Amino acid sequence: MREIKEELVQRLATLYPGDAASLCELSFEGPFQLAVATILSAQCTDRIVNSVTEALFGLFPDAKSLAGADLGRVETLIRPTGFYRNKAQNIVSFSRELVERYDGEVPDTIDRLVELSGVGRKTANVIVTVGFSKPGIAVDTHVIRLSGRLGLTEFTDPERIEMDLLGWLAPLDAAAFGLRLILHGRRVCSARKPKCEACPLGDICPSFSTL
DNA sequence: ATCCCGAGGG
DNA sequence: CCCTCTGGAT
Repeated sequence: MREIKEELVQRLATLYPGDAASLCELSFEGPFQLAVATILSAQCTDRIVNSVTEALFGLFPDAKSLAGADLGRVETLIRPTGFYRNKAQNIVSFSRELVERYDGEVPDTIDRLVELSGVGRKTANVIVTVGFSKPGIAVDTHVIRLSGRLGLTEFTDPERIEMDLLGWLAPLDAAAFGLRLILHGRRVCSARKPKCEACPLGDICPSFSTL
Protein backbone atom coordinates (compact mmCIF):
# COMPACT_ATOMS: atom_id res chain seq x y z
CA MET A 1 0.00 0.00 0.00
CA ARG A 2 2.85 2.34 0.76
CA GLU A 3 4.19 1.83 -2.75
CA ILE A 4 0.82 2.67 -4.23
CA LYS A 5 0.70 5.91 -2.30
CA GLU A 6 4.21 6.90 -3.35
CA GLU A 7 3.38 6.02 -6.94
CA LEU A 8 0.28 8.18 -6.69
CA VAL A 9 2.25 11.14 -5.34
CA GLN A 10 4.77 10.81 -8.16
CA ARG A 11 2.22 10.52 -10.94
CA LEU A 12 0.15 13.44 -9.74
CA ALA A 13 3.29 15.57 -9.51
CA THR A 14 4.07 14.73 -13.12
CA LEU A 15 0.52 15.31 -14.30
CA TYR A 16 0.14 18.59 -12.45
CA PRO A 17 3.62 20.08 -11.98
CA GLY A 18 4.45 23.16 -9.94
CA ASP A 19 4.36 24.28 -6.33
CA ALA A 20 1.32 25.10 -4.20
CA ALA A 21 1.26 28.75 -5.20
CA SER A 22 1.27 27.99 -8.92
CA LEU A 23 -1.26 25.15 -8.61
CA CYS A 24 -3.81 27.41 -6.96
CA GLU A 25 -6.01 28.88 -9.68
CA LEU A 26 -7.38 31.82 -7.74
CA SER A 27 -6.26 35.30 -8.84
CA PHE A 28 -4.90 37.36 -5.97
CA GLU A 29 -2.09 39.53 -4.71
CA GLY A 30 -0.93 38.83 -1.18
CA PRO A 31 -2.45 36.88 1.75
CA PHE A 32 -5.40 39.22 2.27
CA GLN A 33 -6.72 38.89 -1.26
CA LEU A 34 -6.09 35.15 -1.16
CA ALA A 35 -8.14 34.91 2.05
CA VAL A 36 -11.05 36.87 0.58
CA ALA A 37 -10.98 34.90 -2.67
CA THR A 38 -10.97 31.65 -0.70
CA ILE A 39 -13.94 32.71 1.43
CA LEU A 40 -15.79 33.53 -1.79
CA SER A 41 -14.89 30.15 -3.29
CA ALA A 42 -17.27 28.20 -1.06
CA GLN A 43 -19.65 26.14 -3.22
CA CYS A 44 -18.51 28.04 -6.30
CA THR A 45 -16.06 27.59 -9.17
CA ASP A 46 -12.78 29.49 -9.09
CA ARG A 47 -13.58 30.90 -12.52
CA ILE A 48 -16.56 32.80 -11.12
CA VAL A 49 -14.55 33.91 -8.08
CA ASN A 50 -11.86 35.37 -10.33
CA SER A 51 -14.49 37.15 -12.40
CA VAL A 52 -15.76 39.09 -9.38
CA THR A 53 -12.52 39.65 -7.47
CA GLU A 54 -11.02 41.64 -10.31
CA ALA A 55 -13.50 44.46 -9.69
CA LEU A 56 -13.68 43.83 -5.94
CA PHE A 57 -9.92 44.11 -5.40
CA GLY A 58 -9.76 47.06 -7.76
CA LEU A 59 -11.99 48.97 -5.35
CA PHE A 60 -10.95 47.32 -2.08
CA PRO A 61 -7.42 45.89 -2.41
CA ASP A 62 -6.68 45.49 1.31
CA ALA A 63 -8.24 44.96 4.73
CA LYS A 64 -8.41 48.63 5.62
CA SER A 65 -10.37 49.56 2.51
CA LEU A 66 -12.73 46.56 2.61
CA ALA A 67 -13.36 47.17 6.32
CA GLY A 68 -14.97 50.47 5.43
CA ALA A 69 -16.91 49.28 2.41
CA ASP A 70 -20.68 49.58 2.08
CA LEU A 71 -22.22 46.15 2.62
CA GLY A 72 -24.78 46.51 -0.16
CA ARG A 73 -22.04 47.52 -2.57
CA VAL A 74 -20.03 44.42 -1.69
CA GLU A 75 -23.11 42.19 -2.04
CA THR A 76 -23.69 43.46 -5.56
CA LEU A 77 -20.06 42.95 -6.53
CA ILE A 78 -19.89 39.33 -5.37
CA ARG A 79 -23.45 38.21 -6.16
CA PRO A 80 -22.51 35.67 -8.89
CA THR A 81 -20.56 33.59 -6.36
CA GLY A 82 -23.73 32.56 -4.52
CA PHE A 83 -24.44 32.82 -0.77
CA TYR A 84 -23.69 36.47 -1.42
CA ARG A 85 -25.27 37.90 1.73
CA ASN A 86 -23.31 35.59 4.02
CA LYS A 87 -20.13 36.05 2.04
CA ALA A 88 -20.38 39.85 1.90
CA GLN A 89 -20.95 40.04 5.63
CA ASN A 90 -18.11 37.60 6.21
CA ILE A 91 -15.45 39.36 4.13
CA VAL A 92 -16.31 42.78 5.57
CA SER A 93 -16.32 41.43 9.14
CA PHE A 94 -13.15 39.51 8.39
CA SER A 95 -11.49 42.73 7.21
CA ARG A 96 -12.63 44.69 10.27
CA GLU A 97 -11.31 41.98 12.58
CA LEU A 98 -7.96 42.06 10.82
CA VAL A 99 -7.74 45.83 11.23
CA GLU A 100 -8.76 45.68 14.90
CA ARG A 101 -6.66 42.72 15.95
CA TYR A 102 -3.74 42.53 13.52
CA ASP A 103 -3.41 46.03 12.10
CA GLY A 104 -4.80 44.79 8.79
CA GLU A 105 -2.35 41.92 8.37
CA VAL A 106 -3.42 38.30 7.89
CA PRO A 107 -2.15 35.94 10.63
CA ASP A 108 -0.27 32.83 9.49
CA THR A 109 -1.52 30.11 11.85
CA ILE A 110 -4.58 27.88 11.68
CA ASP A 111 -5.58 28.65 15.27
CA ARG A 112 -5.68 32.39 14.73
CA LEU A 113 -7.27 32.19 11.31
CA VAL A 114 -10.25 30.05 12.29
CA GLU A 115 -11.25 32.64 14.89
CA LEU A 116 -11.99 35.10 12.09
CA SER A 117 -15.36 35.53 10.36
CA GLY A 118 -15.99 33.22 7.43
CA VAL A 119 -12.79 31.25 7.97
CA GLY A 120 -13.11 27.53 8.71
CA ARG A 121 -10.44 24.88 8.70
CA LYS A 122 -10.39 24.43 4.95
CA THR A 123 -10.02 28.15 4.22
CA ALA A 124 -7.40 28.52 6.97
CA ASN A 125 -5.36 25.75 5.41
CA VAL A 126 -5.47 27.41 2.00
CA ILE A 127 -4.19 30.69 3.48
CA VAL A 128 -1.43 29.00 5.47
CA THR A 129 -0.19 26.74 2.67
CA VAL A 130 -0.65 28.90 -0.44
CA GLY A 131 -0.29 32.32 1.17
CA PHE A 132 2.53 31.56 3.57
CA SER A 133 4.11 28.40 2.10
CA LYS A 134 3.74 26.50 5.37
CA PRO A 135 2.92 22.77 5.80
CA GLY A 136 -0.69 21.60 5.69
CA ILE A 137 -3.47 20.41 3.41
CA ALA A 138 -6.84 21.94 2.63
CA VAL A 139 -9.50 19.23 2.56
CA ASP A 140 -12.36 20.34 0.37
CA THR A 141 -15.11 18.48 -1.47
CA HIS A 142 -12.66 17.30 -4.17
CA VAL A 143 -10.06 16.03 -1.72
CA ILE A 144 -12.77 14.20 0.21
CA ARG A 145 -14.15 12.56 -2.93
CA LEU A 146 -10.82 11.56 -4.48
CA SER A 147 -9.32 10.37 -1.20
CA GLY A 148 -12.25 8.00 -0.90
CA ARG A 149 -12.15 6.80 -4.49
CA LEU A 150 -8.39 6.30 -4.41
CA GLY A 151 -8.57 4.36 -1.16
CA LEU A 152 -6.50 6.87 0.82
CA THR A 153 -8.92 6.97 3.73
CA GLU A 154 -11.93 5.17 5.17
CA PHE A 155 -13.42 8.33 6.62
CA THR A 156 -15.69 11.04 5.27
CA ASP A 157 -15.08 13.64 7.98
CA PRO A 158 -12.78 16.37 6.55
CA GLU A 159 -10.67 16.79 9.67
CA ARG A 160 -10.18 13.07 9.98
CA ILE A 161 -9.15 12.87 6.33
CA GLU A 162 -6.73 15.73 6.88
CA MET A 163 -5.04 13.78 9.69
CA ASP A 164 -5.01 10.58 7.62
CA LEU A 165 -3.22 12.29 4.73
CA LEU A 166 -0.80 14.24 6.91
CA GLY A 167 0.05 10.94 8.55
CA TRP A 168 2.00 9.71 5.54
CA LEU A 169 2.60 12.69 3.23
CA ALA A 170 5.83 14.63 3.58
CA PRO A 171 4.77 17.87 5.33
CA LEU A 172 5.99 20.19 2.62
CA ASP A 173 4.45 18.04 -0.16
CA ALA A 174 0.98 17.89 1.37
CA ALA A 175 -0.35 21.21 0.12
CA ALA A 176 0.64 20.61 -3.50
CA PHE A 177 -0.71 17.06 -3.31
CA GLY A 178 -4.09 18.38 -2.16
CA LEU A 179 -4.18 20.96 -4.94
CA ARG A 180 -3.32 18.25 -7.47
CA LEU A 181 -6.21 16.15 -6.22
CA ILE A 182 -8.44 19.18 -6.73
CA LEU A 183 -7.24 19.73 -10.29
CA HIS A 184 -7.62 16.05 -11.11
CA GLY A 185 -11.05 16.07 -9.51
CA ARG A 186 -12.13 18.95 -11.68
CA ARG A 187 -10.67 17.68 -14.95
CA VAL A 188 -10.99 13.90 -14.76
CA CYS A 189 -12.38 12.48 -11.53
CA SER A 190 -15.50 14.62 -11.42
CA ALA A 191 -18.25 14.03 -8.89
CA ARG A 192 -21.01 13.24 -11.34
CA LYS A 193 -19.52 11.47 -14.33
CA PRO A 194 -15.83 10.60 -13.78
CA LYS A 195 -13.79 9.90 -16.93
CA CYS A 196 -12.30 6.60 -15.81
CA GLU A 197 -11.50 5.61 -19.41
CA ALA A 198 -9.24 8.61 -19.77
CA CYS A 199 -7.79 8.52 -16.26
CA PRO A 200 -4.00 8.06 -16.02
CA LEU A 201 -4.46 6.67 -12.52
CA GLY A 202 -6.86 3.94 -13.57
CA ASP A 203 -4.41 1.07 -13.02
CA ILE A 204 -3.84 1.98 -9.37
CA CYS A 205 -7.34 3.20 -8.49
CA PRO A 206 -9.53 0.84 -6.40
CA SER A 207 -12.62 2.51 -7.83
CA PHE A 208 -11.59 2.24 -11.49
CA SER A 209 -14.72 1.72 -13.64
CA THR A 210 -16.81 0.89 -10.59
CA LEU A 211 -18.29 4.36 -10.50
C1' DA B 1 -29.06 18.62 10.41
C1' DT B 2 -30.12 22.89 8.08
C1' DC B 3 -29.60 27.22 5.88
C1' DC B 4 -27.33 30.26 2.73
C1' DC B 5 -28.02 30.91 -2.87
C1' DG B 6 -26.12 31.97 -7.91
C1' DA B 7 -24.39 29.71 -12.09
C1' DG B 8 -23.10 26.01 -15.18
C1' DG B 9 -23.31 21.02 -16.84
C1' DG B 10 -25.72 16.92 -18.18
C1' DC C 1 -35.09 19.18 -14.25
C1' DC C 2 -31.37 17.67 -10.82
C1' DC C 3 -26.64 17.82 -9.34
C1' DT C 4 -22.43 20.10 -8.29
C1' DC C 5 -19.27 23.79 -7.49
C1' DT C 6 -12.06 24.51 -3.57
C1' DG C 7 -17.75 25.81 3.09
C1' DG C 8 -19.02 28.02 7.16
C1' DA C 9 -22.14 29.25 10.89
C1' DT C 10 -26.08 28.15 13.64
